[in-house]
Amino acid sequence: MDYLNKILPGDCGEVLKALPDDSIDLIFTSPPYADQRKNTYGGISPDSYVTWFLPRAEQFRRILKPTGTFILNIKERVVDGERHTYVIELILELRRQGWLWTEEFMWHKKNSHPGKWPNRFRDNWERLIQFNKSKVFNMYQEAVMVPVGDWARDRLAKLSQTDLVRDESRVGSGFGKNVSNWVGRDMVYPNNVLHMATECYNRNHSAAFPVDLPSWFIKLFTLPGDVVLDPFIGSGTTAVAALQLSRSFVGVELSPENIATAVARVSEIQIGLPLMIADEGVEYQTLADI
Amino acid sequence: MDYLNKILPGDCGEVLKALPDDSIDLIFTSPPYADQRKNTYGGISPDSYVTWFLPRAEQFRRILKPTGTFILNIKERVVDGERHTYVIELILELRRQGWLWTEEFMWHKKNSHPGKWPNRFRDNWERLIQFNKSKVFNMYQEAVMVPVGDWARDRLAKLSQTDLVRDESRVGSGFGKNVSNWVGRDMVYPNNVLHMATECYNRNHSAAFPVDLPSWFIKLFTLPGDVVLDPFIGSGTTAVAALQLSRSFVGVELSPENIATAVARVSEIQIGLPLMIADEGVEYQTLADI
DNA sequence: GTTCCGCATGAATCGATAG
DNA sequence: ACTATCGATTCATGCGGAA
Repeated sequence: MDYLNKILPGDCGEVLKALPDDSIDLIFTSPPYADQRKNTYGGISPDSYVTWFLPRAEQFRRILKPTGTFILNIKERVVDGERHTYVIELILELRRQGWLWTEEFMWHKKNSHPGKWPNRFRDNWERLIQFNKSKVFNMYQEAVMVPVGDWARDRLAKLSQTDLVRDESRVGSGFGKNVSNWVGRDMVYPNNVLHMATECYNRNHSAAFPVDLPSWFIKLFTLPGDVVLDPFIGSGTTAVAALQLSRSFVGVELSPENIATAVARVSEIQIGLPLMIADEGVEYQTLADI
Repeated sequence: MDYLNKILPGDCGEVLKALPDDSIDLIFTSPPYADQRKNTYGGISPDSYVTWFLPRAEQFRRILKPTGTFILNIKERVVDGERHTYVIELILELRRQGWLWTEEFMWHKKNSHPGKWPNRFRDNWERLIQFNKSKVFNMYQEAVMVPVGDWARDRLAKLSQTDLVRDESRVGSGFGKNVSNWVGRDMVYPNNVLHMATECYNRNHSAAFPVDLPSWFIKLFTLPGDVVLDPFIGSGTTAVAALQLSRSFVGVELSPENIATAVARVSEIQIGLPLMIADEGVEYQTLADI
């Protein structure tokens, strides 16, 4: 169990070979999108993305518990005026690899990149694709229930003032009708659309996704003490989420800069616990190496 | 032009053969999702959905203008615990047919049907997939601008020194800003996430979308006087949207019940204009038949 | 303490221009 | 012709210092 709560340096396709079968409860990751993080991972071209991803996914599948879940945060980029097909091809290939495509959650990003183009609007959503090894998997729906009191307020707040103005006409009718269904209940279940802003503020680190994103899935698919893996952990957001929720994490990261950032962030939480980074530049072939 | 502003009875795969090439400005449709409208279209099984759809899409492509757009509202159903792959396979096949997959908008349904399952939450979103014949197509972005968010009122009240000039990003993202550009602006461009409630009233049509949905795309991709086609027009929502916006429509529908509903709805708007329904049960082979 | 408000930042994309 | 680089465009958030 020495790989727990560590950031393992290296490429997850190799590093994860050292982990035992059926040992991970949840894989949550946001891999480098094609050609998007060029300095790291050598900038995978959209056309070779699926080929690049598949052997790594094979390791994911080996080490995930049969009751575990794999959440993939990804979005296709525009290539030559079209949405590239690497994401949907990846879904098909992962199914061929044996994964079940259980669900696709939607992350509505309230603050996307600005920009204006003649043929498209700004992209305000990303995919959170759920894969499983078997049809029966752990899911703790109560853990992400929303107080009904908060629900209406939260829902209105999450959509932001602008969104409400933008479809004023609809808010009254449809919304009010639905609310009556929930009278007398304290908590309601959420749905498959998540409204969260990206983190882009003044800090020394910049995370691609907010900590609330992995937190939500960690609560939904794991219990305290379970193990969460992020094979492309970047600045460590998934590790922060796991520790805050009393889960263990395993992180893998290639870029030394990202490793440094991740360790720094994790250390703020894990004061007094053993050092969480393995040595840099080491190739891990067996558990004993870690 | 006798096919304008009519509901043409029959299967669009056949009916549309009577329409001339390059004659439609926008195709907006919500086809029967696999097995979802069993009484109509004989309930297409998920596995044969792509095969069923492709010859119809070939007609769509023939009659769409080179500058036109095809918006497909669809969502994969759950089959045997998994999201079925017919939608993503359809995207790949349509590209093979020559379509460009320009964009995927997301419809966030604010009041989806209640329900609870052990392995998934309620489905609150659908795809609105944009296809084009060529990279250059008509898009009238100003027609769908929305009020600027509240942030601007406070933000732009008092400009700092850096706000008055172009401020280059420090991190080399290539992204700079000139905040003073925004002074006096009260409308901004929207993004690719649409927040709209589903229709709640009791219509026979099972896949009911709000009239705001086609309206948004009609405003975005057509001008007054242009022609909007819905090859699976159902209860006529797309026709209502087109007429309200002074566009012409062409509707095709197989179910007599739906045709009756659509004609009734359209008639409420089109008082005093020629009857909009062609005879039922007639096979249309040429324009003269219509 | 709480609220206010300035401000840097972000998985972007297109078209023109240069090699 | 085909690829690489560069400038232009633009929205919403939450930190952090000030009031």
